[in-house]
Amino acid sequence: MSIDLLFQNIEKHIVLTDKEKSMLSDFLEEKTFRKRHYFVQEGQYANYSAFVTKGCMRSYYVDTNGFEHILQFAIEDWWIADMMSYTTGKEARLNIDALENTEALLISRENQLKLFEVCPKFEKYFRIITENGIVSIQNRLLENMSLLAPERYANFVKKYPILNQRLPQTQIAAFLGITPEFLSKIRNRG
Amino acid sequence: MSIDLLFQNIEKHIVLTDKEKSMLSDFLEEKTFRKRHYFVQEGQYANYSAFVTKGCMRSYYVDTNGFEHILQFAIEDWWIADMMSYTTGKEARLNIDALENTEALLISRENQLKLFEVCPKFEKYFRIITENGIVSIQNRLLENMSLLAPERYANFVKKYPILNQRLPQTQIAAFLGITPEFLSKIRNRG
DNA sequence: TAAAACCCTTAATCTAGATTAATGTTTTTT
DNA sequence: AAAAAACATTAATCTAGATTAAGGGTTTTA
Repeated sequence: MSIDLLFQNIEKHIVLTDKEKSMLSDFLEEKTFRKRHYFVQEGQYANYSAFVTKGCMRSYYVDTNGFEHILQFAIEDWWIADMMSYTTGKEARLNIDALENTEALLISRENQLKLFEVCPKFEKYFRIITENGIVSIQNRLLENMSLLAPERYANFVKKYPILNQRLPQTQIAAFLGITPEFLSKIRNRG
Repeated sequence: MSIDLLFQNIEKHIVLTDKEKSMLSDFLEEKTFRKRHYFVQEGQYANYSAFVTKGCMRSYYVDTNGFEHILQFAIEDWWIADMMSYTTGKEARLNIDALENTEALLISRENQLKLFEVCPKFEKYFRIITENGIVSIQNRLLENMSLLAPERYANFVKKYPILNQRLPQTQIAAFLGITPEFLSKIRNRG
C-alpha cells in the first residue's frame, strides 16, 4: 500500500499507533496526475499539500518574461505544495505539475489543522519537516549567492544523483537558475 | 519589560495564560551583544535561538574567497539562529553578529523541546513561524532567480523601508547578492 | 509511420554586474 | 584632536553566463 511509504516517512520522526495511522488515513485523498497535468496553478487557492508516492512533480514560478524558475522537485517520499497559498489561504503564485505520471496522497490544510488538534504528534512531525525545509532552502540560497554555476551543478549531482539521471536537462537548468545551453556546456567539460 | 515584546509576538498566533508566560520566561536567558560581537561563529554548536528586543543582528555565510553573504537581518521582534546547527546539533556554517548594540532573549534547543513537551501550544507557535519563514525565503530565492538587481533592491526598500534607512550600504548589498559599488550605482539612478 | 513536439549540442555575440582603483566622507577609537 | 577604520562614489575594464541561431536527435501523438 502506497500509504505505507508515508507512515515510514513519519516514523523517522515520531512513533505512530495503529489508531493514529488510521486517523491520518481518513484525512488523506489518493490522486493520480498524468504527465504534464497540474496539481496547482497560479491564481488558484492551493489548499492541498501532496506527498508523492510514485513519479515526480515540480513547483515553479513563471516570471514576467515567461521564464520558468523551479523551486522544488518532488519524487517518491517527498512533500510538495505552494506553502504560501497553503498556509495563508491566498492565491498561489506557483504552478505545480507532474513531470512523470504521478501518484500522490493529498491532505487539505483544513484536515491538517484538524489533525494537529486531535493529535499534537502530527504537529511535531510537520514542525520537524518544516524546519528541515528551511535549512535546505537556506542552504540553496547561499549556494546560489556564493558559487558559480559549474559548482552548483556539481553539488546538485552529488546531492540528487537520481534526479540528475531522471530529469531532462531543461528542468535541471531551470532549477539551477541557468540556461539549458549553459548546462550543456558545463556537462561537456565547461 | 522586554519579554512583553515576545509575548505580543507569540499572541499574534496563539493565546497564552499567565502560567504559560511564566513557564516560557523561566526557559529564556536575557543577553546583550555589543556592536560587532558574535552570537554564533562558524564551527560552533549553535544550540541557541535569539529573539531580538533591541538593536540588530545578521546571519551570514563567508565563502571560500572570504566574501560575506547575508542570509537574514533581525531587528526588534525577529528571531534569528543558525537553523541547521540549532535543529540538527551539527557545527554551524553561519556567523551571527550584532550590527548595533543589541539585546536579545535566548532559548536553547533543549529548553525549546522541553517547552514543546510541556505545552504543545508552543510547538504550534514555532510551527507557524517556521512555515512563515519558509514562505519568505522561498520568495527571496525566486526573486533572486527571476529579477535583476535594481528590481530586487526596489522590492527590498518596499518590504523593509526601515532596514534600508538603518543599515549601511555594504550590508544591504551583501544581502541582495551584489557589490556595494553596484548598489551605489543603482541608488544614484542606475 | 509520419509529423509534431520536445530535447540536446555547438558557437558567435552580447550584457548585467564584478573587479580594480582612486578619491572623499563619516564614524569610531585612542 | 588626531589617527584609524569603516563607508560611499565614480569610472574603466573585465567576465560569467545569456541570447540567438542553426542543426540533429528522440519521444509523443495522430
